[in-house]
Amino acid sequence: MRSSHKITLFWFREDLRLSDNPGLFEAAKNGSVLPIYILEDTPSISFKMGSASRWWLDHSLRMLNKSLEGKLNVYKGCSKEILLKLSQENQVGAVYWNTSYTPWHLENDDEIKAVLAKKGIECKSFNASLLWDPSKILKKDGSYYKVFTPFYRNGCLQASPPRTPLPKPDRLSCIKDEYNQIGFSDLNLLPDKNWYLSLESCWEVGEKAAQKKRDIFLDQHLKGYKEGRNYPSLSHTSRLSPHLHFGEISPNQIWYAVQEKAIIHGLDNDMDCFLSELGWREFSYYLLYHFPELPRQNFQSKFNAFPWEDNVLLLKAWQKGQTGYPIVDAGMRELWQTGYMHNRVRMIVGSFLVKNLLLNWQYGENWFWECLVDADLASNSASWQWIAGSGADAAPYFRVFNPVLQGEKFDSQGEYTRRYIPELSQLPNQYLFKPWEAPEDVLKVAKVVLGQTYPHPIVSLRKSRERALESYRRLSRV
DNA sequence: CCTGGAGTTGTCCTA
DNA sequence: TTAGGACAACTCCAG
Repeated sequence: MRSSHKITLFWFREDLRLSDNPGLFEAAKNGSVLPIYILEDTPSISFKMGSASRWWLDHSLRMLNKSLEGKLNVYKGCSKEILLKLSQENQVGAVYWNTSYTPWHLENDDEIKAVLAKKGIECKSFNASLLWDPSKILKKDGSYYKVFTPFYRNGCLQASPPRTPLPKPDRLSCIKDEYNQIGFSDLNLLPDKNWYLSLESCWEVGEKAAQKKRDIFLDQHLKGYKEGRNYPSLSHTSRLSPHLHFGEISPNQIWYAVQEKAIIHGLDNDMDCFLSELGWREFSYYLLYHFPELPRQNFQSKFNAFPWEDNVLLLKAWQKGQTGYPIVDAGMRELWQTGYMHNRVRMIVGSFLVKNLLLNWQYGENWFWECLVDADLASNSASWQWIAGSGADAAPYFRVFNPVLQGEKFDSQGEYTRRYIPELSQLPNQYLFKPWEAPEDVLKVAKVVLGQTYPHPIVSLRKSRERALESYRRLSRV
């Protein structure tokens, strides 16, 4: 029998939800639960969270606290020390949490387990964030997959299916720690400047909002997803990524809901396409798990010799959305204003930074890390390496996105571009993606003065493309 | 060990 | 106007 006077400490991490939360579910079975969150701001233990993510976290913790009827306890500092201290002061018999599959968290978890075990405290960790455990999906020879399609088809889909979602714990009696916990505002998650106010109007944060968003997506936007997801002016993408990152919803809660919907409505193609995007999320975590240096080291080491440019002015122009290429600038401004960027546009701005500006993908990775509400170490680094060509199963080097063609193809009516580049809103579609080609009188009528109201292109597409191809060619000859 | 097919998202040129 | 091949060659993966 479990000892009834001992309490179970549940440590929330990237799993800020009550439903389908395996660790919390088990903790609740034991009796009283001390629910806690620890903000570890020390750069040594992890990448310090970017500003947009911190804004999201602030809101997410407050929402979680509401669901817990005000019983969430928050702390700041070293998780090992805090867990130890709390355990000793509170008659804690067990500590449960859900695993965060990032390298230093995994390492840190092992240390914590060892320290707590010495004190006679039971530790248990659960998988709440991935459909498949990265350590379990391997090739027949025991090594890990490096190509997405076989990983997904032969690895994941052939393995036993993901856990079906759990309900909320039906009885959850939580304890408030009156001595050590600090207030939510003491976490200092919000910056001094008010730039984040524009995020407030874009997002609803928290578990309920995540489920609502999933259901609306399934009802209204899954049909046509496969094709529609390419068009940034449409709402055919789910925008669930920040909710997934913070664990306000689990991939399992999406995986099974999508299938249920698609089977009823015969949306096989849209379903497969959407599920494979969850597969890409798995693949990113998988790569990070097996190659922990992914955020900082080229997956393909031959890229260590790549002749990157080092031009701060070009980088700044890209960050501010002042490159003179409207679809690129629209994307970068969407990022700044909303903490998000449509996937198609992420590829376009990524290709532009890495190939046309010839700037190291890590500049892009860092900027996205700072600005995205869905910033995720695994997805972010895997995706940047993919677009740069240095990653696993990466884009071939000769694939250079042309921002003019991409704009014309995927935002043909200019709805998206005009939304974020109001100074070009009067320009007709024909010239919207190449204002430098517009005749004088057209520019005049549209009230566009290149170099004043909107920049000239900062690089020549043709020349920069040639230069990139040459550098990549040289690399592949080595 | 060998073999052959395959590999998220594109662009450009040519016929 | 449009469709098809070139862009390069490598590594991965399964049989």
